[in-house]
Amino acid sequence: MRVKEVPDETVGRLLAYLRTLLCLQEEGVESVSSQRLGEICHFKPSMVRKDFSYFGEFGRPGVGYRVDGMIQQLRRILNLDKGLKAALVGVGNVGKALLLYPGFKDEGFEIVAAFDTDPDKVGQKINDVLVEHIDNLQKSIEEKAVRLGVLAVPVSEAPQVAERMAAAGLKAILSFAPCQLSMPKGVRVHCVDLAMEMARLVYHL
Amino acid sequence: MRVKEVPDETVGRLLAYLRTLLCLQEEGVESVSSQRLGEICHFKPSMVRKDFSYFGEFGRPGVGYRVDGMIQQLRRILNLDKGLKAALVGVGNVGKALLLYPGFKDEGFEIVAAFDTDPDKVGQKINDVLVEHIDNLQKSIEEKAVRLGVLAVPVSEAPQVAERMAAAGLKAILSFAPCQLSMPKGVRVHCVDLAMEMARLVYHL
DNA sequence: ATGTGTGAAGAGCTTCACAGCC
DNA sequence: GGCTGTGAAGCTCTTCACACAT
Repeated sequence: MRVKEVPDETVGRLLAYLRTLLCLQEEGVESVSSQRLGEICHFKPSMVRKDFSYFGEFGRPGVGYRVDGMIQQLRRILNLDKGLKAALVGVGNVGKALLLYPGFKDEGFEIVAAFDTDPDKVGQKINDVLVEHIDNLQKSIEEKAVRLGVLAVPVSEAPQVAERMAAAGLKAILSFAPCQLSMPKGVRVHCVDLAMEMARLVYHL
Repeated sequence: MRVKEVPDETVGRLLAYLRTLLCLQEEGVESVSSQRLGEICHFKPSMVRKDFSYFGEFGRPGVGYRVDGMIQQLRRILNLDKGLKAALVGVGNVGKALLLYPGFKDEGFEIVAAFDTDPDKVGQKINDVLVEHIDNLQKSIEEKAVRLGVLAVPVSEAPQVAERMAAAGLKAILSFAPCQLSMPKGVRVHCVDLAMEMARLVYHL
């Protein structure tokens, strides 16, 4: 199913739909209409239908969308059905929290490797993941065929570390360092700045 | 300066500009053009000028924007010049990471109170903040005049806890629980779902 | 010459409204 | 009756282009 023009915002909403559908599944609901799904996620029904329509025809007129089937479709569309492996660099407070965060497995990720430079941390095991020295980065991610990276080091080190991650072959990096990172072509970066999220909230009084 | 129609996206970009300007300030740069600022943030120059123009005329033709002055203006626009106080509920891994996160102070926030129900945690001091029992929530935030909340408890407890936070008088809540929260009118919620941010990245291969 | 501020044009996203199906 | 899928309308955000300021 080749896609032409899917708005970026649609991707964000698909994730919201997925989360909601998983909730409904647990409650034993078998079908939802675009109306109901939109109500829960605070989107208009027409928005829900349009979002889905970019990828195919999943609904049944008069009935709605089957919860189980839609979950499967969304997982496929979002590449969440492949059990993607991620490597974490920086085992500070944020890094530790991520290693212990239960939400990743639920959505189809797994952090399979962790790296730091601090000798006190290297060799530790957190949540079954061994912390390795960052010099092992390239070798280790090649062995484990990891393509996804999570960057959780202080800002001062972030640009160099990010470069190493890209050089090691990671194709996408989720960064918690509040700064711009320049990456070679073909490597995608998404930055989550906690202070910025807070500030966004504050703007609206 | 009353604002008519400022796109939501503009607010996000203002935060990016601020971060970049702080960087430039440290390097000793005194002025930037919309061109240069846009380059660094990966926005078009016209976008930068339009964003600023919603709030006033801050630039000097032929010269650009004064870094110091623009930082001050952005802080004012974004309500980051008031030293806003925040209360954290949920001192798990994410909560601890937030208490120890240095980025907040830099952007004008401070977590001044923390709450949990776990007797092992209540009474602890983390980064000079005393962890109190959640039953103290209302009293404590009234005393300290806190209006901003951070929710970092497991999903299963999030809806009830959020309700208590709203009832206690918090006006805005930053939630790390990956679920919808229904709030009374006048209370704003912004949800940061770490797994979702990861998934957004994955969508683009 | 360099660079801002802004109305107008352009692009992209959302909503509507209705044909068609269960 | 209820609900989906979708072209077209409506709307919002972005980019352009140029008058004007230094």
